[in-house]
Formats: sequence, structure tokens, C-alpha cells
Amino acid sequence: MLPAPIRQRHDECLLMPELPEVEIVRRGLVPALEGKVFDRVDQHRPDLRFPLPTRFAPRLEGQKVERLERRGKYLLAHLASGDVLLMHLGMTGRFRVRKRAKQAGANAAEGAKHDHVVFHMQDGGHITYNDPRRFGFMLLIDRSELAQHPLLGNLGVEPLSEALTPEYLAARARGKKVSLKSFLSDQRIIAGLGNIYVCEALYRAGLSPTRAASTLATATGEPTEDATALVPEIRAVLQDAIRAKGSSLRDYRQANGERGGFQNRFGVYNRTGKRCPRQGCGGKIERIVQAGRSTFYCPRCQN
DNA sequence: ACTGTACCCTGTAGGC
DNA sequence: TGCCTACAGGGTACAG
Repeated sequence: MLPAPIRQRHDECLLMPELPEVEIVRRGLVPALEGKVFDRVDQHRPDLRFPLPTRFAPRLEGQKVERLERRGKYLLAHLASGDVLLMHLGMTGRFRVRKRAKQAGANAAEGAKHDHVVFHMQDGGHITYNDPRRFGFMLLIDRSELAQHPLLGNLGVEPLSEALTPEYLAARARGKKVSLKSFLSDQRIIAGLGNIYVCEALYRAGLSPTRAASTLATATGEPTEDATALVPEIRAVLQDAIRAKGSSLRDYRQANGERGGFQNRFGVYNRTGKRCPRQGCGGKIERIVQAGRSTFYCPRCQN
């Protein structure tokens, strides 16, 4: 393996899955993809979570990427052909960007385990998709079918857009007995929130993850004070995380400026047994399981 | 319509 | 050192 400083000069390591992380990945990929043309696409296995599309490489090669956008936790590369390359990182999907070709064998990362797809661009840039658990996937969809596609058609509002309002939340939550945690994690309601940011938004808003979603609405479907308080906290936690370049829970790489920093600012996530950071609260963070996933919260100040 | 559970797959951390 | 279990940011398919 080459010394880290040499490797880092040509490598950018970009991480992972909820909305802020996907947005950071998108921003990192834009310079390497937008306006660039696929030269060669290497596919190292037939499937990720789903089978890769038939004629995957041929449908990409020679095509220009007009635009790379994000919708919820999805990345969408719009190609000149009218195809859209839809990508999801699952739990462990990562992209590595290299600005120019390197000599064969010159880098220990070459042919690294779980490198499943490599995009070679005509300008010499390389983008490698690595995903140990293979919960991520890539699909090719015709632009005209995007809106009706089952993976995209049912997605809820973008939380950073004006579509997320207390009124919207109340309307969707009215009469629902599901826990507030499960409700906010549902991609059909809000697109892009995951386990970390749901926990953190509820903590900031002082709302218990175990209460019913219906408590966001009055009997007539108007937003309650809680719904009104929750919306800006959802936005704030996502924006704070994006500013911090996302959350990295593991040290896959050396610190090189591309690792997220928001994990250092969690109020509750992964902090079981620790003190609630809220001034004057004095509670202890607890971990419970909801819908098969960990929820972290402060039972003292989240009601 | 709503739960809750199992499952997809690999890696890691911690107990013994 | 190893072996075992629990757990991990995602989503879906069931059964009840």
C-alpha cells in the first residue's frame, strides 16, 4: 500500500446513506459525472440487491450525464439517451472518485473487495461503487417512466422543500396509530429521513418516539403545536448534518476531509446511558427497539 | 389498514 | 487465538 498522503491526492472517499449523506455524495460526484461521458463501465457481478439492468454497460457507454440529482435517498443521473441511472446506497454503499487513471497495481484500493461497479469516464476520471452488504442497487429507467416508477412514485415530500409543512404532516398523520418514529421513517410520508435523523429530530423537538403519529393532528386534521414544532427541527437537523458533511459511524478511511463530522453532534443517537445534553434536563438516554430498529431518546425531555 | 417479524448480506464488536 | 452472538445507516414481503 502506498503511504496515505500519496493515495489521498488522487482519491476522494465519500460516504453513505440518509438524506444528508446522499446529498454530500451527490455533491462529491457532480464534478466527476455532470457533463461527462461514460467511456467504459466495469461490472463485477450480475446483481447488487436486484439484478443489474440487462445491457447495463452498453446502455451507459458513450452517454453523457446531463444532470445528477437527489430524490430522498436516491441518486438520479439523467443521461442524454433519455435513460435515468437510478442509484441507491442501501446501508453500506460508497462511491470512490479518482480524478485520473492510475497505473495498474499502483494502488492498494485497485480491485478492492466489494468493488462491484466502476465507471470510467472519457475525461479519465473513475468512479467506483463499493458495497459490502449489497443492499444498494442501480437501475436504468426511461425518463418518461420515472414519475410512475414504483420506487419513486410513492415517495413522500422532500423535507428541505416547502412541501413539508405542519399541515401536510397533520393531514398524513391524522388517525394513524403507528408510532411517531415509524411514521417519520416511512419514505412514503417524508423522503430521506432514516434512523439517525428521525431520532435526532424528535429529540430536538422534545417529542417521544413512542407516541402515536395521530398526535400531530387535531380531531379535525389541523396541525397540533407539536407538528408545528417538529417541522423546523427536521429541517434544522438535516441542514446541520449537511453542513457537517454527514455522519460517519465507522472509520473506513483515514481522516482526509471527506469523512462526515455530524456523528460528534448527536444528541441521542448511539448514546445509550449517557446524559441528555439538554441544559438542565439531567435525563439519561435510553435505547428501545421499534419496528426492529434501535430508537434512542431521552425519556425525561421527550414527551 | 395496521402491526410485527423475518429476510436480504457482510463485517465488526464484545463476551467468553 | 477462536467461537458465538448481537447489531448495523436500507427496504420489502409476509403473516396475523
